[in-house]
Amino acid sequence: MINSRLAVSVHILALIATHPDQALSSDYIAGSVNTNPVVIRRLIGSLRQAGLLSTVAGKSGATLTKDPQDITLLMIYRAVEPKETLFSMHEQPNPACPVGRDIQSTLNQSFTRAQQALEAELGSETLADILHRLVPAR
Amino acid sequence: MINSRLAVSVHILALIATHPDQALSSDYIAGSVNTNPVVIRRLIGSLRQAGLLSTVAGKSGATLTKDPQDITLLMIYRAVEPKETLFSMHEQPNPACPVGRDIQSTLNQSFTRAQQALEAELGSETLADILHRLVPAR
DNA sequence: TTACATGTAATTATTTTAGTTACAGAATTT
DNA sequence: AAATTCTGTAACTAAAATAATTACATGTAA
Repeated sequence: MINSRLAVSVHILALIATHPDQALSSDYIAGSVNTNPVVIRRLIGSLRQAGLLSTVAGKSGATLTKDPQDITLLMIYRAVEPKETLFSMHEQPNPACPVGRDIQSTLNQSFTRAQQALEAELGSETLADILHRLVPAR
Repeated sequence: MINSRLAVSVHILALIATHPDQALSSDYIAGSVNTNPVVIRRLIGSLRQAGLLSTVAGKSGATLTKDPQDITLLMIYRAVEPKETLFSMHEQPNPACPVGRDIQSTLNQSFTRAQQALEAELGSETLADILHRLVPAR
């Protein structure tokens, strides 16, 4: 199961996008997400590093640096997910066994394709789509 | 990151498929995978429950109950992955916040689509495909 | 300067995953 | 039939990943 960082990050970005004129503090956001403010600050740090938003140290509030329709779920996912590969594999299968010798490269092809399918889907949806579904009256 | 149970399970099934006339013990398979035999027996238990292979208690060896071209990676994945949803979400977002109130159902739609894309890809590849790539001379 | 924020390191707690021990019971061997 | 070897499974331990928390240096602003 994939961690909840994408979910929380979308939540954060949706809050920022729907409150363009308010400076939301990490405490406030944490209250909506229902977690610790530090968790929020860390994710915001990753989102900033990825160029999705900007902040001023010591000052509450964050600003999106792109239009919601230009921020895909894939960008968000990549911003907060350090691992490149989606599927784990067992380490050091027995090289003396014909199956063990080649299983990793073989699986790697399948896993890469599956991951690409997932990422293509995430890449086709934007924060704007989320906002539209979140707030129908818009 | 997704656990390595699919990887190990494909390894197990590939071993069984490539040794149709040999009764492979969990000890032998564990030697090729490089893990503990109990890990293998547990996965084989799940694969049996899913109807992908059959075994006889106390007797070494397992037999595939379907042709490799009729066993998809999705079947294997579902056999050994108890969780239905791929992405986790944060629990109990604040219902007093308009974003918190609707974020789960909104994300659920996106996550479901992404998961379906992944599963469609896993469903399009079979154990036979794996075997062909594993043992080119076949 | 006081109050309140962020950014981040360090620590702790929780959950998930994998590995191990232990053993009852089935199958096989001698 | 006794000894051996294996599976199936529960129980436990270890390791890794994830999330939560504490602590505090530093920036902002009234």
